[in-house]
Amino acid sequence: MTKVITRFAPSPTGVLHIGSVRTALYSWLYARQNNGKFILRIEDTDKERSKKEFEDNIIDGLNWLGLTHDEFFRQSDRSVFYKEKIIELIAKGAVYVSKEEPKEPGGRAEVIRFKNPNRVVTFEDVVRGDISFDTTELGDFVIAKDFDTPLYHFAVVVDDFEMGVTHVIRGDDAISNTPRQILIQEALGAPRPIYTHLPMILAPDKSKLSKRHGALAVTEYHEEGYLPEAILNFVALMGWNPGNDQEIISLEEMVKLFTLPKVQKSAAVFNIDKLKWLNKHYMKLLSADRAGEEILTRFPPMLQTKAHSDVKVFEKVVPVILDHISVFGEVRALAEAGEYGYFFEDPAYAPEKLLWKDEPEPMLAAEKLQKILALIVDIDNAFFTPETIKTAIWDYATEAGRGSVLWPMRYALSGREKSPDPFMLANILGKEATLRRITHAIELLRA
RNA sequence: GGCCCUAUCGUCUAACGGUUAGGACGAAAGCUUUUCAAGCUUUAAACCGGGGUUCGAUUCCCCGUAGGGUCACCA
Repeated sequence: MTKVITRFAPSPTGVLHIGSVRTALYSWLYARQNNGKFILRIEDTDKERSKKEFEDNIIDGLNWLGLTHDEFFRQSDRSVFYKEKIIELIAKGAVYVSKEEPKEPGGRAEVIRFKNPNRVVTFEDVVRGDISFDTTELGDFVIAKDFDTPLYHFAVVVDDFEMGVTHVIRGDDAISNTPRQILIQEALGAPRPIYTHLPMILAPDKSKLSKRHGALAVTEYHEEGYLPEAILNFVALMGWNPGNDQEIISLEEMVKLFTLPKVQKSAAVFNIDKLKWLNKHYMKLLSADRAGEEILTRFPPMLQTKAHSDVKVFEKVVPVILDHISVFGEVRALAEAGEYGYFFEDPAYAPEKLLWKDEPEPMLAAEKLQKILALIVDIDNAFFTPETIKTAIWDYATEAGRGSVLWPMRYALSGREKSPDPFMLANILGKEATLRRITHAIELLRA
C-alpha cells in the first residue's frame, strides 16, 4: 500500500482564516492517522498578488495551532519543473504555443494552451460521490503565460504529481477546477489522486466568510486570547463529528476518530458563541500560572504594577477573573471599565449604595456592618478563608436577613454593583483590608 | 445565464425505511448563600414544497423552490 501524502496549498494572497484552517486540519489529520506525510505548499505563481507577509501569517498560524508539516515547498522556487513539463507536453502534442491578439490591456501575444480533448470527465469525490463535467466548454484553456510562468491549474497538477500527493483535500470552491486538472494529469500520465471537497464555511448572514463578518485571521484569534485547542476543536466540528455526542475533542483524539467519509456535504455557518464556549472550557484547563500570565499581559500598566506589588491578591483574583470571561481578550475592556481596581485599592463610592433595597436605613446598615466586624475580627489571619468567614457570619446573616447583611458587606468591600460574593472578596483582600474597608463604610453611614 | 453542488431546531449536528426526530451552542424559566459569573434542573425550538417508489418515508427517485460554488493570460 502506498504511503498517504496530503497537502495544504494556500496562495499567499490573504491571511489564514477559519475556513483554511479546517482544510489544513482535515488534511493534517488524514495524513497523521495514516502515518502519512503532510505537505505545506505555498502557491505563489501569481507574483502580483502574492505577499511574503501573508506567507508568514499562514505559517505562523499553522505553527501556533500545531499543524506541523513534514515538507515545505514554494511554487516560485520550482519554475524549472514546470518548464520541463511544458516542453514535454508540447513534444507530446498535448499543449501548444498560441499566438493571439491580447484580449485585455497587458495581455500577451503568445500564451501556452492545453489542447482540450473535449470530453466528459467523471471523478469520484469522497464526500459527494460521482461528479461529471463536460469539459468542452472549457475550450483550449491557458496553462501558462510563458515557459517560466505557469498558471495555477498547471502548477497544481505538476506539483501533486511530483510530490506524490495521494489525497487532495480542499474547499469545494475548487470542485469545478477538478476536471481540467484531471485533463492535465492524464496528458502528463500522472495518477489521479483521491479527491475530497469540503463544504464552505459561511458568515452568520450566510454570505461568504470575510473579515467584515467577524471572521478574523487566525493570528488575530491568537491575539484576542483564544486557545489553539478551542479553535481546532471548533473547526473540526464544523463539517465533521465523531459519530456520537462528544463535543470536546483533543487533537490526539481527532487523529484516532476522524474519518473523511463522515464529512458533511452542506456548508456550515460560523458560530462565534460556540467557539467562545469551547474556549472557556479550555481556559479552565490551563494552569494557574499560565492563566495568570495571559491575564496580566492584558492589564493596563497601572494595574499591572499593582498586581506585581500584591502577588498574593493577584493569585486569588485569577480564578475569579477566569470565571467571568470566555476569552482572555475580554480582560482588557473589563480592566479599563474598572472591574478589577478594587481588588488592589480601596474603592470610592456613594454611601447610599451601601444600603440594601429592602432596608434603606443607614443606621441599621451600620449596625449590620458593625456586627460583621465583631464576628470576623477574631479569625486568625492564617485561617481567613471564604469558608471560615462564611461560617462566622452565616447564622447572623440568616437571622437578620441575608440581603441586609451581605449586600452592605459586599458593597463595602467592592464598591460595585456586581462582584464575587463577600466571603470570597474578604478572603482575596485579606483580613486587614477587609476590616479597614468595612470600618470605612461604617464611618460613611454614620456621617 | 450555462455547468456543478447542497437542503433536519436561530446555529453546529445525530438518524444510514419503522424513533415521543436525539445531543450541543444560544434563548427562556427555576434552583443554588445578597449582586454578577459559574454550576445544576427544566422548557421552547427543525425534517423546504410537490409528486412518486414502498405496508411504511426525514431517509430512496423525479420535479420545483431556495442557497452556494464556478465560468480569467487569479488562485
